Amino acid sequence: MTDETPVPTGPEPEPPVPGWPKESGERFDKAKALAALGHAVYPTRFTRSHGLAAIIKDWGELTTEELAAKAIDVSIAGRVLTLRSHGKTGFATLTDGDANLQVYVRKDGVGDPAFAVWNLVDMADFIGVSGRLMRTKSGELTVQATSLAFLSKALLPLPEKWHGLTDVETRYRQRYVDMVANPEVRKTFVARSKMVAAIRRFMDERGYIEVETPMMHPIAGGALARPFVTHHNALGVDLYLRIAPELYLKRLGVGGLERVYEINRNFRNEGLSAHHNPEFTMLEFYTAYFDCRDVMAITEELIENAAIVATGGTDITWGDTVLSFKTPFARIRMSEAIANALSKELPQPVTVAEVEDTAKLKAIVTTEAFVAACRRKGVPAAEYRKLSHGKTIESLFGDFAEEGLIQPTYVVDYPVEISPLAKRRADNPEFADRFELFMSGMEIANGFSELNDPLEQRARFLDQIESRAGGDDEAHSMDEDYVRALGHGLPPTGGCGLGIDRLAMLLTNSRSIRDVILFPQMRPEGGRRAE
RNA sequence: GUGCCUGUAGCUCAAUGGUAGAGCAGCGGCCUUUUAAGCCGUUGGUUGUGGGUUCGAGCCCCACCGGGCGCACCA
Repeated sequence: MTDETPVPTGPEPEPPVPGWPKESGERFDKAKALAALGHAVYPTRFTRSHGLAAIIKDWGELTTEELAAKAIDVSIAGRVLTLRSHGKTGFATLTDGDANLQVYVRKDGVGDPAFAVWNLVDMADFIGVSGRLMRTKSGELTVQATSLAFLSKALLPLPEKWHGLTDVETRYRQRYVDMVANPEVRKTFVARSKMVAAIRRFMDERGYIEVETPMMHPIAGGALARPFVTHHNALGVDLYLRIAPELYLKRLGVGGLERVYEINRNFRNEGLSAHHNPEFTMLEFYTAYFDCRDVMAITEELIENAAIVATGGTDITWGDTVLSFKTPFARIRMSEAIANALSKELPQPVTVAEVEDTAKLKAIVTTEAFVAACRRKGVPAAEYRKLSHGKTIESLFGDFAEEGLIQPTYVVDYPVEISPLAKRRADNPEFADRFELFMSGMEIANGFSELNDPLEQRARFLDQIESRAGGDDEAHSMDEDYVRALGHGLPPTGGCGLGIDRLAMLLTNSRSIRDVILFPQMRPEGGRRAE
């Protein structure tokens, strides 16, 4: 400070909540001034005549003269996005989420008491305006206010209007701010909702009934994944958040529900990435008397339909490329996808027969050329020496083939070893009658002819338990009740699980799963709790 | 869990190891058709946290707390 006389100022406004920015103090003072004028700062209701989108749709094309002649009176409400004050007049742009509309307030139009309220309005506040539709000199459709209602105070300021909110951490943690500051975020979640609604409609129309099965499981089954553990006090037992609803949905098949689906959350205790959130939404559906191929047919039809509803077509923009969701999707055997991918990496072409032969495949993964290929990919080649044939195929597919499946592609014929709940192929018992659907290198769906032989299922569980004993903590546990259910007879059934979040990513051109989950998992603010 | 990057005003961003700044927002003033309103004036900082090096740290070093991307695990 210099030794000049300081400008006298009033008492500094105090933020109403410790830690809030100084501006919240200014806004709180205005709220108090509003109350002093006899207005509720948080009134209960306001009657709108129209939504903003409806006004623009019905009258947005009318000329200045037509609007004047028709004398259309409306009552609108919304959040103040921008504010331009001119002394005895002012303009504000309101938004109601669907659309924006300008309002024009004149002191001689609303009267002195209402204009005093106007002078206490900040950006981000909610107001209601009644008045007549007009067009300004510059041609913008505007409501010229005859009355003004204060509807809700925003004590905190929104991000500035030019750059909006870009800090990704704040965007995910404070999604409410993100959605106001970045309108396209709202569009993404509206599109996701349309997609899910389209899927429900699709299933309902085909005679499927929607069911809800337990989220807390005594045994975490139906997928190969690590679960979250929780505890029930009264029962005195640990429970697992479900990793998949599969085994419960198939119990319903035993009970006589021939077509069921569930759209709900699964929880897997694994790392986070652009493609993984610990809780994620899956569609699972089961159809009596369907096999794997029937399930593939209905799955691609469902996805094509969802794309049309959510985006208007089957050509989906995905970054620099266009994905075609037009059915039928490409199909490739898993061994063939591996043979193709390996042939590009190795000096000698690899055949499907070689991939499917235990000894020959083992020989390939121990060659110098293969080790070199692994090094190029950053994959530990030594791991391959320890793997069984089925696990080798699984790893080769993941390491070499998967990333190349950009257009929607069904991969079929999975090793039985990695498919403990799927039926064997009748013509080749080494392989399960199973498919997975890949798009843009991501797994989107997984389905198969359900294993319904209780004794083979029990044997498969026992194999899994052996793997678990061998250190595979994602292997399946024994579920005796599920075996008992199968013991009562499950009709031939085809099932499918489809990742809703990932499909939403593709249909909204979102690079990260966090952009299609409203509140993605983050570390708690303030850091990890002390142990 | 690991490698690289990153954290500065409410928001978006500057600042060779040498006085922490700008735009918007805010506050005061003028303004009855503006629209990134304008013009004049002006407040605002524990530079994520804690240590260290240095005459001097937003900048260099260490640890920690968050976040992003890649890898691992997985869908």
